[in-house]
Amino acid sequence: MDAEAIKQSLEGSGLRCTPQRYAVMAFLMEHNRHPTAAEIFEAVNRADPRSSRATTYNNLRDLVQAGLVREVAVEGRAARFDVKGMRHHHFICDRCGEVEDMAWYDVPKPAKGSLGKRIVRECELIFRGLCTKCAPRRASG
Amino acid sequence: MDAEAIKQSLEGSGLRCTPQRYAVMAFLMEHNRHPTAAEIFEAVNRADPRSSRATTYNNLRDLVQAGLVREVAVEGRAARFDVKGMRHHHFICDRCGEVEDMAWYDVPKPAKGSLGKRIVRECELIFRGLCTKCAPRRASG
DNA sequence: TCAAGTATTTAGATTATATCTAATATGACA
DNA sequence: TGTCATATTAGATATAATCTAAATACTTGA
Repeated sequence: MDAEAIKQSLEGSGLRCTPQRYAVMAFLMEHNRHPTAAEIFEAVNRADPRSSRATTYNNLRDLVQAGLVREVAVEGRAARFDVKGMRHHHFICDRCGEVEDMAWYDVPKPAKGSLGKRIVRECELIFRGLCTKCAPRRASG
Repeated sequence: MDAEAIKQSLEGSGLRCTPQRYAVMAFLMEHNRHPTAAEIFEAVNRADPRSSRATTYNNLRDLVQAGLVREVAVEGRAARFDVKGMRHHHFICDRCGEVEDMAWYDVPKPAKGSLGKRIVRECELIFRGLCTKCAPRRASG
């Protein structure tokens, strides 16, 4: 599909467009479910070329570092991965652990504890960055 | 300190107030850092009575199920645990993985990508509950 | 084209995190 | 006290992720 676009975005981030890395990226874009590393590893190995588990993890780490992919931690389950496209929120199912995207503009109008057919138990803002201990000091210190 | 309060809240949730379970709860309340299961295991074992790793995990699971404690998943690191007191948000440090509480009323006024001395890289709303597949169908089905 | 350097991949070992098992202990209460 | 459900335990096991060191594949410069 947008093979060239994938190549562009990889190389634009200083990553070679290797077959294995391309396969990870393509799989994530094609299925915008939120697969685990293990699912991605399996999927890319159903097609050629084969990729080892280490490579799958390496590539996911590289893609996350490059800002092309987001890792979503889920309690008690394997992390899930998500191409970073439009800004969006996440919905995580208590029972199956599935992670769903929720459009940014859909979020402000939740009605009575539900969003569509979902049942929302809790909702939490998570900030990520550097804590006061880790943030670089200003020149005054 | 509020030994009686801890006992009350455990028993109010149908959990026996065993020494091991009490120790987990007391540790979480005393240090409102957000320790990992391993840290809690170590800490409660520095004091008597000794508790096994399985018990620590069992108790944490029970406390989470009872709604007394919250589990916070962190990418690439062990989960962290938090007594559920006042409603609050979380800040997760990219570098050290530390989880900090952020008062509910402090959040609406972030200034220029920072909250206090923290450096905020991203912020995301996470909804948890049952997805459309897992939510029970209405009687019409 | 080749040589040399860098990035990437690989299988399998290893680590880290969490859960399971089955035996034992504890507490509630009839 | 006896009985039964709940809780604890050590150690084995499962699961998730990373590391290692060697091989391979690119890239660059001549």
